[in-house]
Amino acid sequence: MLSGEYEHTLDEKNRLTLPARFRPRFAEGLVLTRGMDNSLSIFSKEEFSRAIEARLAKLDQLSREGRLMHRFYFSGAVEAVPDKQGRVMVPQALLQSAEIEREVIVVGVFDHLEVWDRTAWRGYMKQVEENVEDAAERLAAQHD
Amino acid sequence: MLSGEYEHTLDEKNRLTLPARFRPRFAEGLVLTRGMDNSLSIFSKEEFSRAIEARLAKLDQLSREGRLMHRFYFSGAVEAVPDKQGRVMVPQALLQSAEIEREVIVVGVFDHLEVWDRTAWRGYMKQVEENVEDAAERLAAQHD
DNA sequence: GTGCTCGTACTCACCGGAAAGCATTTGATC
DNA sequence: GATCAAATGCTTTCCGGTGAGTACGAGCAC
Repeated sequence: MLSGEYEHTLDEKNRLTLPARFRPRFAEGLVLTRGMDNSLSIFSKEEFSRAIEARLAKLDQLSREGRLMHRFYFSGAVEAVPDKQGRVMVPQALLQSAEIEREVIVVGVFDHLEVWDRTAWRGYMKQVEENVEDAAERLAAQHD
Repeated sequence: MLSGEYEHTLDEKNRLTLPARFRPRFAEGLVLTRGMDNSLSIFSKEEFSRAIEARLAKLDQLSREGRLMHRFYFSGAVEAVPDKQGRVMVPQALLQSAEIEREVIVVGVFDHLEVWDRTAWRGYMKQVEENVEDAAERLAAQHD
């Protein structure tokens, strides 16, 4: 299970140092993709297949939205292997699409990591905290 | 079953000493998470899987609310093993989101512990005492 | 009331990881 | 082949996390 929040900074070569606790998990390689809500996502190869490829496979590429989702995820996907110091290069295009500056937050979200611009993350979490109790209430009401 | 109220203080490195009677239960490891109503929760790994992961698994991460709940719980979740003196590190981000200062109350709540800012807890308990009879009345009316 | 024991809180010292700067290698272009 | 740019690797410094030891206080027994 991936979890936690870690402040990191990109170096001037746009390299991201993975938090030390996550390195074993991604030592063999990882997939870096665009994510939702102006974030980037990091999956292991297996998790990417499971969480993204399998999910997208259910979407018909003949549909407008199916094509959209396929292009969104695959055009931005980069396979990479962290170097000996646990760093990965983040392509400029991904940084731009997530509006990420130098200061980022790396977040563990169960099956993947997310990379956020630090101020964007703070703003998002603020919203989340305002809404989470209502969301939880709705979940409780479903009781299935 | 976990119960009781214990006054504790965080040291200057933001470590929380678990009340001695709870240490055996969490000696193998625990999960510290954001909780509701400005509190923090402490689960054993198994209870966390049962209480949190299982519920979240039902939410599709393609939905806005699904992502929100995943990020809320996992970004705030830390797996930790108490040290020999029964202490665990509490990340700054969690303290901020629960608005906790140095002085806390550790509360046993059936299957987990909660950590509250001491004054916030006192205020909340006051409200609880005023409302518990009405809440009980409404629950009794549902009888399903 | 006195002394003992357990538990909490504090202090200090050490270790490891992050980040920045620098060095080296590789690859591309002319 | 030479020059430049980009990528990769190494090293040092600093800070935060971690551990151990100690002092203080409350509770209990004698």
